[in-house]
Amino acid sequence: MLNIKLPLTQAFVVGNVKAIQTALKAGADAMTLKELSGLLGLSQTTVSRALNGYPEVSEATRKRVAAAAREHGYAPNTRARALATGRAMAIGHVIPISSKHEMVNPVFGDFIAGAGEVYSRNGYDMLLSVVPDDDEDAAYRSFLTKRNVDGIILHAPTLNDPRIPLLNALGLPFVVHGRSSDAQAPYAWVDVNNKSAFQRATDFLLDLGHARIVLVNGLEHMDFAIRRRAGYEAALKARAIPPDPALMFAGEMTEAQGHDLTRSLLAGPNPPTAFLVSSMITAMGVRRGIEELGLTMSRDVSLITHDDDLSYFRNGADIPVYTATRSSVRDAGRKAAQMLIDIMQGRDTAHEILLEADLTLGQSTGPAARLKVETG
Amino acid sequence: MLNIKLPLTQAFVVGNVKAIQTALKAGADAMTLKELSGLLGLSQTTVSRALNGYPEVSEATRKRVAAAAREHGYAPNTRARALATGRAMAIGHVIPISSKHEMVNPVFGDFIAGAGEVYSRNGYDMLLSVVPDDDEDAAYRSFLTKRNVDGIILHAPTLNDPRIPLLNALGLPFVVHGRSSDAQAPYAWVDVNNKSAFQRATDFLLDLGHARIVLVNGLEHMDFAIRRRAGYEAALKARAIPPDPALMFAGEMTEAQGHDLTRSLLAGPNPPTAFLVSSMITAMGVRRGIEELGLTMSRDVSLITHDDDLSYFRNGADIPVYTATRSSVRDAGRKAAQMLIDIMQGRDTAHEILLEADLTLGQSTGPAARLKVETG
DNA sequence: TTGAAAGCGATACCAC
DNA sequence: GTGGTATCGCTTTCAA
Repeated sequence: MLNIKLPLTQAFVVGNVKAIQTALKAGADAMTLKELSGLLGLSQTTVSRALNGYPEVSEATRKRVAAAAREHGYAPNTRARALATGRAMAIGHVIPISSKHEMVNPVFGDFIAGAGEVYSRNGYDMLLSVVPDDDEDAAYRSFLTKRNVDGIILHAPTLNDPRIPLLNALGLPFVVHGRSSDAQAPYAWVDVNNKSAFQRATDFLLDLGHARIVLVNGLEHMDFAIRRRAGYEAALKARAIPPDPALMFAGEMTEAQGHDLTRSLLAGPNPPTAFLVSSMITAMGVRRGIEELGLTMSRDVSLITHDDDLSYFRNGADIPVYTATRSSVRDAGRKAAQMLIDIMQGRDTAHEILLEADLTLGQSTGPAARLKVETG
Repeated sequence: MLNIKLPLTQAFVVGNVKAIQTALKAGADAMTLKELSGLLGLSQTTVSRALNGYPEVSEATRKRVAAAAREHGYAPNTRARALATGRAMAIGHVIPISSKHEMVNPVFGDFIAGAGEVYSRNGYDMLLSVVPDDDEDAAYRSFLTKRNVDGIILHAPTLNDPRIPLLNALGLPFVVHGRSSDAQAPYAWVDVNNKSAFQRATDFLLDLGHARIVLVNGLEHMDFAIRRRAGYEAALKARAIPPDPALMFAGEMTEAQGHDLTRSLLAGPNPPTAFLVSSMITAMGVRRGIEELGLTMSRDVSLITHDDDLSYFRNGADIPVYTATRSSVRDAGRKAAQMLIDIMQGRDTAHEILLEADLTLGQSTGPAARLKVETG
């Protein structure tokens, strides 16, 4: 059990770590272009050109240079290169975190993973700024003035998000993860189809015979929340069911809120039989509320969650879980990153990508039984 | 409901966005030191010194310079500064993601959030590399040779992690998030006390009368998994209960694994009455398995989860949830970041921080009832 | 207290 | 095909 393989070291040795180590132990810093060219008896110009694949270098020299670079573990200094080229070869992400509850939306991890994949394939670094949502301007200002990124991915857009005209005016290329309704100017975005996802989910619950379906949504200045509510309402309207304000909630997406809401709704008169929840975290609270009342998930109450194209809930044998899978968030990250790179490099590409959620529908035990809940 | 405030724009205006916009619209790039000094009729040297708080600048000049900088939205170019000083003012995080299951451990978000907080307070940028775990060497190599970070936070250490001697040899300052048992040389780390957390959790379940407690652990080349198992075993040993290998599992921490394991264990002979789970994600699968069998959480089966100092499960009225809270992950991030900065800046600080998990014990309904499960 | 000038490590223009 | 050199924007000696 403790017989661990050490692939990392091996990989390094296969690479050029020994050379780097030797150099560092010799007290020297990492090798510079000047040193390398000195060693080769060539000019910096030629070495640089050889390494960067310029055509006017003879094949012989190129080979010689490449070999020497590998041997000595040479890699160009990013800072110097950035200064010389004017491109930072880095992309900034601003991750807003709520200052009200200490929590980071777990989907960011997946989105970032997808984006990171594309970045590293294209030689870009990823610069992260995690900032309290009441201090977000500082992060943008910093990116703008310090000029250490070539582009930005904008997360968690609100309705008519003020950052969009701002970034437009500043001329910093950006792609929005999500959309911003009522925006005045065009902008590039990658989004999942929140409306259709919630419409389908609501339809699904209605098909199962649910009549009183709770919508537990995010705060409605967030764009996604608006769209999700629209989907929910559209499904009801299609069956001529008037939306009941008593069943629609918008708030911070915390576990506690989901829990408290669920307990109070299930304990009240005319309890709902299903919950449609915007956030995985909130859904966990809903689930806990259901459990605490001694009810059985999917027999007594149904729960559907959808978290920005994410869920940890998988489709079970008889659990009506309906949700998108996490892999599609990662895909959104990849798509957004590629779009931004294309824009920055002046390629002509689609500036709008609407992803349908990668949905999974479970089999259900059927309509929820009428609940009888003892309060307390 | 649609009456949205626009604090961001305002904040920007309060800052110096207008100046930046004006400058950019004029076709100019962001202001440089040279331009600013030209405007002021001062040398670059003086302006630089004034801005960087050198003592030999007269108070009058300093004020004048500061005002002009603010007015014109000047901020030093990070790349140039990095090149000149030799410090990148950036810290790298390598986030390994499993190539087997498409999933990012959600705790990273919180750790990153805590670290990011400290970085921005200290003027550091955060550079993220999300890399498949079978290709991690590339990320380190890149950091090392490109020299675009001054230090590294090492995540997810294994037993006797080969990256530790490597980074030591390379002389790049680093702090490990977690520990690496059997490491040959000292290293700086911030870790939660996984052993005591799992020992306490097991104790708690034993106190409730549980005899057959399943341990659902992560892969045991990960250091944390070893320590968690040690805690579990220590609690059993203290009551002279021999650990039952049939109840101990180590594997990829996926939802599906938790689910499948739970279903097969609960359907088998002599089913367990409690689960102690190393990962929130896996715990969700366990929960689903329990639900699918029509069992009621905490009455029929108890579940305790602990995910690297994190849980979304909160302490409920009668649910035996025992776990650390998410805020402590964030705190670990803060502590690790501060430690690294201190090390990089040559301050003398503790190089080892062991955090006790911020645990919450719930009230329980008591010992789990003996289960009768219909297979299928 | 201020300024001139030499780097930092690359790229890229212009000769040869 | 190859090399010299200005340049990117800043910090930092060294002089004044």
